[in-house]
Amino acid sequence: MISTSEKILDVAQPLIVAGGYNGFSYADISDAIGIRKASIHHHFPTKAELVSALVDRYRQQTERGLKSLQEQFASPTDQLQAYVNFWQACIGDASLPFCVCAMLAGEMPMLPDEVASRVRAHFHHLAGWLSSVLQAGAEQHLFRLDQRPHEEAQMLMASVHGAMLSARAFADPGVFAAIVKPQLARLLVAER
Amino acid sequence: MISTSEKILDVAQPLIVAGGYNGFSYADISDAIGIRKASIHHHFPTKAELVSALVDRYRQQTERGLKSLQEQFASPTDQLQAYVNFWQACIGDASLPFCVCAMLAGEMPMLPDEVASRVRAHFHHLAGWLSSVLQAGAEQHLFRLDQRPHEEAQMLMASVHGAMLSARAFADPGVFAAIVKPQLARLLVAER
DNA sequence: TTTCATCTACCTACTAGTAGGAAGCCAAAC
DNA sequence: GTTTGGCTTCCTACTAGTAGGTAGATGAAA
Repeated sequence: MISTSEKILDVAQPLIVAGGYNGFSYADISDAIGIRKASIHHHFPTKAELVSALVDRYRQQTERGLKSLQEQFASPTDQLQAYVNFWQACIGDASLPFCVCAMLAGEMPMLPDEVASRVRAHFHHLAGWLSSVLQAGAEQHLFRLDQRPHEEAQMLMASVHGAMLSARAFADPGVFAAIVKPQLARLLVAER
Repeated sequence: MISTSEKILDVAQPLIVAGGYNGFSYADISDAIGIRKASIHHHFPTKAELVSALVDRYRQQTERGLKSLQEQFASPTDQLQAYVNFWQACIGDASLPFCVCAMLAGEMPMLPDEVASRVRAHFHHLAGWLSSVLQAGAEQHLFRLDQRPHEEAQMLMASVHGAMLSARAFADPGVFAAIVKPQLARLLVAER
């Protein structure tokens, strides 16, 4: 039995992914789950609170996802590969064709502060995870890093987000892989 | 004497850069330039037409900018550097802290078709320009390309857009350079 | 005298958000 | 064991404000 507030967030997420903060309304959610607008306000009094809760949940999901990925794959190489594969699959089957926080990051200047700070937190967290994986890989001589792990992590993250954008712009999921895969390959020692 | 329609686009551009397609209204423009809403409709009957015109103008400006950049700098190395420096300066002084089309690309699923196709055209054009510069550089043995020029161009473009996103998310213009400069350096033969 | 740019005045549809009430549930009080 | 009272959830009905867009008049310029 899934709670109504969860259902609301489940419906809101793809709407945000498609159109950003201003790209959906309480009425959209209302229509989608067959509940009155006012009832949504009962669960999330303001839109800022709704999106804040959504971003919080998204970050928790990401945290769990990255952790389970680290348990599933021992090698930093495989971990990175799995991370990229996840997004490739999402974009390919259109299930989650864009990162919620990447979407919102574009709208930072007009986001409510409480939302903006959470988006920033997600970026920090993701960059931190990538950095730690890159560092571990470098120590095991699996990766050759031209920059410090933190900078390489930023570069990789930007590539992934930029690739999502290009895949959207060209309406071609294949563009994502074409951009990210070589970017990953260049880190691997064996490839040189 | 600058025309009213130009003034409208001048005002609309930073609004779109800040908040995307749904992030501004006719009333915002009206307030900014001291003209009634209805007068804006005289110049641009619908919002889709306004934004289409804006993207058309933006692409023309970009086209001119890239051409003059090619005339100013003989070497592909310097051309690429100048392109990146342009954005670094824009983001640094907050004059144009985001590419209009990168912003709109994130909103592709909900853009009117006439706008979406123009955004796609800009991406094609920019990728084409980068590709031709990279190819010229490779032929002059200035660049060492791991992929074909077209793929390297896509990678570089994604890095630039992703770096813009990160600079926004972290509210730190320095992040842009930290991401893009090493990405550029890795292409240079001398650096290896 | 037509065309252009702008105006006032208006429209309908939608925005986020509020007030107040009805139904169901659950636990404590009688 | 039933009643009471509070809590949750959802509802109808509403608000003030904003969205994009239109009709028609005015005045100036070509």
